[in-house]
Amino acid sequence: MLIGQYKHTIDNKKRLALPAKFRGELGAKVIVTKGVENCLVVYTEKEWEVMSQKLGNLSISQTEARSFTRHLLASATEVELDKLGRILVPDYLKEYSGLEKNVVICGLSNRLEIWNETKWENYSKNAEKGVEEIVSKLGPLGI
Amino acid sequence: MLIGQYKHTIDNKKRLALPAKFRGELGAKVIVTKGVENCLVVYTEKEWEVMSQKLGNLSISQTEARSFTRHLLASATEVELDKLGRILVPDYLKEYSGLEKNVVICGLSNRLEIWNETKWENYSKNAEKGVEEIVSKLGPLGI
DNA sequence: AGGTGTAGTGGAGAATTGTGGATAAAAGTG
DNA sequence: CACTTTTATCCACAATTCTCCACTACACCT
Repeated sequence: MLIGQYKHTIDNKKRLALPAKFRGELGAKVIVTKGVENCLVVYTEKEWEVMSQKLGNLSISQTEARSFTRHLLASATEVELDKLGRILVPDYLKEYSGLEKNVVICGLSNRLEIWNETKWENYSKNAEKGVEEIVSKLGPLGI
Repeated sequence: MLIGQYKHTIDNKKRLALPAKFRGELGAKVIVTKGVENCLVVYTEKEWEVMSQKLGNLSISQTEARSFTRHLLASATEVELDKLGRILVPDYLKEYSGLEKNVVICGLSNRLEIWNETKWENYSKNAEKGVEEIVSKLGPLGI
């Protein structure tokens, strides 16, 4: 189960260490692509299969679906983890997501997300407000 | 059945001993995440399964649902109990809940809650006042 | 009351993780 | 073809984390 959040840094060679806790599940090779809200998404090879299957099933006649698929597929890249569990973040992904030295890596059960640290802080601060609201409607975590 | 409240301390290595009474039910691994009113919540693996299942059913295409699941999953963390039944509280959770040295652990039947001691005192003091009111509302429900 | 056992707290050494740098290979350029 | 620049692999350090063990206090039992 990929959950939790970790603060890591991208060094000046664009290398980013993935949290050690996740490495077992991730395997030696992962797929990195653009996500929503300007973050990056990391899938295991297996999860990527599932995702791309689903994308393939979207009706390509719909312009929206098409642009979404293009967004994900065209910007996806396979990256190998080096011996120390680091990945290399390509320039175009780094640029897209505005990643600087400090990033946050979030486990989201079937995937990881990589955020610029300050962006994540802003986002989660806002999200927190909404969550309290939703939770209070759903009942204290009984959902 | 997880009931009762206990005062424990977090040492300077962020370790927190869970009450011995609960250990049998909790197992060797638990999930800790953010709760309402700035407390932390501890689930057994089993209870967490149920939770995350429900979360998985939410559509990720909707912004609200997305931010909700992201918030809950990213804030959660799997932690193993050490040989003495202690868990490690990650920085971001410690910060969120304002936990200092002294904390209160409450059993809430299917989950635990962890509170900053003084926050708990204030909260339960206020809650006490409201109890009479609530009870009178529950009366007609046969409770 | 005294002894025994369990629970909670604290600390020290060992192992792992994250980060940075150095060296070797590859690719692009004049 | 030589040279520069980029990319990849390898190694080393430092800091954090983990594991194990010791101590104290309270509670229970005889």
